[in-house]
Amino acid sequence: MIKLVIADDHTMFVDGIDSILTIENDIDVVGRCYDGPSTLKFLEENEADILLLDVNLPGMSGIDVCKTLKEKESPVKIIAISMFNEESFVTEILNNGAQGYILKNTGREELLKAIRTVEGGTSYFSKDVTQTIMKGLMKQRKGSNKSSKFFPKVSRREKEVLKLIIEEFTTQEIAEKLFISLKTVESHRSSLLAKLNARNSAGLVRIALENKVLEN
Amino acid sequence: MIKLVIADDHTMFVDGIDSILTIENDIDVVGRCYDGPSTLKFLEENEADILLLDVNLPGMSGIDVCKTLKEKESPVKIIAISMFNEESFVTEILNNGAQGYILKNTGREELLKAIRTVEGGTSYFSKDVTQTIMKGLMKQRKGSNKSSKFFPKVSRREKEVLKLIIEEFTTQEIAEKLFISLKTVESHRSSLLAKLNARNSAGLVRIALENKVLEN
DNA sequence: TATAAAGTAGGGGGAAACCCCGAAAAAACA
DNA sequence: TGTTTTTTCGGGGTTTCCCCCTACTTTATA
Repeated sequence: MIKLVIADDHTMFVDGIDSILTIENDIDVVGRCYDGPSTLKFLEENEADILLLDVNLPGMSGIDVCKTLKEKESPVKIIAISMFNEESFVTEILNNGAQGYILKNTGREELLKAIRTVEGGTSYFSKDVTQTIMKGLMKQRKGSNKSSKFFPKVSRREKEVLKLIIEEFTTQEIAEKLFISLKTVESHRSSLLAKLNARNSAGLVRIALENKVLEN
Repeated sequence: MIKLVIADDHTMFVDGIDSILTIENDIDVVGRCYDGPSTLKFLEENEADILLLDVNLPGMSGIDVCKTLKEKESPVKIIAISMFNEESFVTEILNNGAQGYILKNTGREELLKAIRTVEGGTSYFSKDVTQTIMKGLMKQRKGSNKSSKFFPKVSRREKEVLKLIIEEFTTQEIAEKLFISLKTVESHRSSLLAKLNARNSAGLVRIALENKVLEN
């Protein structure tokens, strides 16, 4: 018998899943939680095999719940559920110990398959999710498929300038903020334009945001 | 016997509702639809009393579905379902002939109550939704004190210009592309700066991308 | 149909951005 | 240590952007 806990802030959704699963003979829904903290509390006080965990829980997110459970070395296996096939969500929750990730637009059959697969010790992902993960991995490998846009490294100072450009400061203002000359800032600007292959500051901002240059 | 149709793009959700409702003796789930057009088609070819309609259907939104059904004088009673207690959603779909509006975080009991109430000819709204509607009405009386929260609307032409700015085209180039004068483009530029509350094109790009102005 | 909003366009001006050139410390790296 | 990269800064120039103003036409909307 698989002891299962559902954690999702949408009661109707929880009831729906509950209704789907209680028909199954090998699955027992032992808990229903509607937010992060109560999920943690429940799992401390009760045994469970599988946690169906909504990624986008309000307050304490599903990712935080996942992290906390792993820190406590909880034996529960986690299947993340989400509305969104968002790369950031997928990678983050998988890095925090979730065994599966399924979308809310997957059907009853796939849900059951996911639960039994994860219970058996294997990871399970929706097809769409697998593609998303692959896409993310491709990106990390320095755009091997992207021909024209190889990405040169942006220096520390250039990042500082870039950040302020994105925040709408003028060259003069940036110079004052960083206690350097206007000319120096202009120099960094043109380096940025060259490195990011942009024509103007609009492009600088777009490329920086699209490629998350300021992160890391 | 209440003949009910569910329209939601999230299969798991549809299955859940289905599972909840088929236990009830007086409710018969006669249709399951996963997008707008197929919902309309189904209702043309089949009889139904109640339509549980997701507001945020992809492609053709629930609001459009509602509008179309009312134009065709379909006798089906519509209960809107949504993740969000968003005033704009609520008022718009109610103005288009929905009899009820419930949130996905309401439980099984309330769902059943909503269905039976609406079937009986009375409107039904979740408590939270009622509050939202009231709040909206209050706002209308006071008039325009909505400044920071709601996004100013960007016109069709402004969006075209904005798109080209983000693509790094200069004002001159944009004028040539759109077959309009340089001065006209400048005019749109300054409208954009004012509307999006930006200081320069860098800010324009950032705000546009962060708020997904060009989507929709 | 009146009013509002959007789209069009111009004149003129100042500020900012962008581009060319060069160059010298400072820091990082091998 | 020597080499490379980064960071710093200048002169002088063109282009683009941003701002003020006005004003007419077209298109929604009340």
